Amino acid sequence: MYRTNYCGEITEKNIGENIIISGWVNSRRDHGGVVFFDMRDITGIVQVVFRIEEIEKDKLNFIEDLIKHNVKPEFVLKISGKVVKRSEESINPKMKTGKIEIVLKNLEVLNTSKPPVFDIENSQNVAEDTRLKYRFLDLRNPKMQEIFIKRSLFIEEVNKFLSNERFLYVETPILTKSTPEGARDYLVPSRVQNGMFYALPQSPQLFKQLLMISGFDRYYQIAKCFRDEDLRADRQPEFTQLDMELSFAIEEDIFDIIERMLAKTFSIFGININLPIKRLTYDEAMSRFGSDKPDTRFGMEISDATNIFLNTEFKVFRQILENKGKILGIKVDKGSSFSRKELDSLIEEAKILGAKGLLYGKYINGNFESPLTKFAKKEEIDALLKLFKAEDGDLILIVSDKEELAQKILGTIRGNLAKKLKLIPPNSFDFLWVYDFPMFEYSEEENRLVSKHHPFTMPSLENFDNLENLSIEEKLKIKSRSYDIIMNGVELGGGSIRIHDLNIQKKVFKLLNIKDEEAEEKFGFLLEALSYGAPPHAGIALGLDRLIMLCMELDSIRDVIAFPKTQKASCLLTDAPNVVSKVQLRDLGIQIKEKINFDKKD
RNA sequence: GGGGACGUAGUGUAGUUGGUUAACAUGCGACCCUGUCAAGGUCGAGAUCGCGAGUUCGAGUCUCGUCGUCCCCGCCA
Repeated sequence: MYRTNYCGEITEKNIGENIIISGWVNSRRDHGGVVFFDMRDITGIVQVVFRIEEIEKDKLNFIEDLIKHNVKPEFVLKISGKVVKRSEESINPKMKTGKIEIVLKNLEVLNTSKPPVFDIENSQNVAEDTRLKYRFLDLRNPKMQEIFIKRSLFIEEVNKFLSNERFLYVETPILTKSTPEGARDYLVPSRVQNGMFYALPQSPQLFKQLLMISGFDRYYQIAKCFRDEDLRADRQPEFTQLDMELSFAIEEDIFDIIERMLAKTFSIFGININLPIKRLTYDEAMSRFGSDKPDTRFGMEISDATNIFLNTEFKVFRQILENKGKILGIKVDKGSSFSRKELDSLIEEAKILGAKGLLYGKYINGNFESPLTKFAKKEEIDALLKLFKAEDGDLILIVSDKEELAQKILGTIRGNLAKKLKLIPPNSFDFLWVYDFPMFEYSEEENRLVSKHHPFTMPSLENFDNLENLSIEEKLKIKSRSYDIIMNGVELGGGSIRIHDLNIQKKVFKLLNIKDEEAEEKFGFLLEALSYGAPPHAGIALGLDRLIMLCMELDSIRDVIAFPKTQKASCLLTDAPNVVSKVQLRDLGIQIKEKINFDKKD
C-alpha cells in the first residue's frame, strides 16, 4: 500500500494516527540530529520530521543512511509515520498543514531524481523555454497544478449543467475535409490514397449542423480545433472549444443557456456574474468603443466631432470630410500631464495602426494647448471642449479618417492607455454580448466579399429575393444573426443562427463568389443534408483555454494548456514538428522539395 | 511577411568608455549542527558569455548574419 492519506489533507483530526504517504521531496532541512523534509503530492505539502529516538533500533542505521543520502529534492518516497501536533512555537501559519507534522517511523525510496533543472517552487521565475522543455517539472508546481485542477472542475460543472439541459455529448472527426474560407488548415496526408489530404478541423461547425439535421436536438463537445495561423499570447495552433449547437433555437435561447451556464460554473473561480449580461450592437460597440470586443470596465468612450467641423477651414479636416470621413476623439482624464515624448509615442502608435496623424489637445487652466488652435476657429475649439465635457487637466486625442479606421485606431489607443494608466480595476469581470454583426466584409486581398463569421450564418433579412442584384455597398450593410460573448475585452466565444434553408445557403455562397461547382465540391454533403428536413438551429462555441486564462487572471494561454507550443508552433518538450523518415514519406507519396537536414531522424 | 525585446555556470542575474583570473545569489558535492520551514555555518566543484563571421594588438561588451524564446502588426470565418 502506497498511502493512507494525501499530504495536503492531513489535519489536526489525524493527530495520533499512524499513516502512510507517498510523494515527492519538496525540500529538506538537515540539522544533524534532527532532519525535516517536506513531502508534496497533488493535494499539498506536509512536514516530516526524522528523530533518531523514534526509529526502531534494528532499522536505525539503514534509515539514517537513507535520510542522509537519499532524501533529496524530487526523490519519490513512501513514508510511514505518526501524525503529531506541533508545539506552539513551531507552528507554521503559512502552511495548510502547519499545525501538525509526521514523525517518521519508516521510509522507502520509490525513485531517485536528478537535481531538478530549476527549483520547482520558483519555476514561475524561470525562462519560459526552459520551463517548456521541462514541462513535466514545471507542472509539479502547485500553482500550475491549481490551474489544471480548476480547469478540470470547470469542465465537470459544464458537463453537469449541459447534461441537465438535455445536451448530448457527441464526438466529431479530427481527420476531416479541408474547407475554403477561414483559417489555414493543418493538412494530414493520406497513405491509402496518395496525393490526397485530410484537414484537421478548424471547428466542428459542419458536423454539429449535421447532428442537428440528424435530430439530436442539442449537442455539445469539448472539441479540439486546429488553425495554422500565427500565434499570440492568447492563440495556440491547437486549442479547445466548448462547442454547442441547438435545434429550434433563436438568439434568446442561446443567450439564456450561456448566461445561466456561466453564472453557475464560474463559481468554480469565485466569480459572480450579474444576469442578464448587457448587450451592444456591433455598430454601437464600434462607435462608442472602437472595437467589436470592447472592454467596458472603464470609460474613455469615443465622441464624434465631425459636425463641429463641417465648415472648417482646416485643410486636413476638409479633405477627410470631402471623403465622407469622420473626426473622432477620446478624452483622457488628467491626461494633460503627458510629456511631449509620450504624446509622440501615441502619434507613432496611431500611425502604425494606419492613421495619417493624431491630433492632441491639452486643456490646462482654461487654455486649449494644441496644434489645432492654429487652424481651427475659436467656436470650433469651444464646441470641441463642450462635446468632450473637458475639465481642467484633460487631454483630447483626435483621429480623422474613414469612420471604421478612425474607430479602430481610437479603440486600440483607448485599450492601451487604459492598461498604461491602470484604469481597469483588478479582479473585475465584465461580460457583454455583441450582436448584429455585418454579414460580410470586403477582402482587399481576394478582391471579394468574405464572411465575417462563417458562410453558414443566417443573414438578418426579411426578404431574400433580389440579393444578387445589390451593390457591394448594400451587401456590406447586410447584418447577420451572429453574436459574440466578450469577457474583459476579450472574445470569449461566438456563434450564430445557422442557415437551414437550402436556397438561402446557395444564395449566400453566391454572394461570397463561391461558384456552384465549388460549393458542390466543398460543401455538397451539407447542401444535400439541408435538403432533407434540416431544422432551424443555432449554436455557439466558447474558447475554453481563453476562458480559463481570463478567470484565473493569467496573461498567456500557454499557462492553461498542459503542453503548449511556442510562437513558432514547436513543442520544446517533444521537439515537434520534426523530420520523418524517407520510408514514411515514400508511403505517403510525398517528396520534400527543399533541402532539409535529415540528421535528426532517418 | 514586418516591428520590437531578450540570449553570460543547472537556475536567476551583474558585468563601466572594448583591456589581465567573467562577479553575485541560488542550486550541486563534502563536512559541522536537535526545531527548521527561503534553516544556518565552513570548504569545494561548476561558464569555450546561443552559434558564425567581421572590426581591433585585444570582443561577454562594437558591426553584420544566423538560430531560439517572448510581445505586437499583418493573419486568426
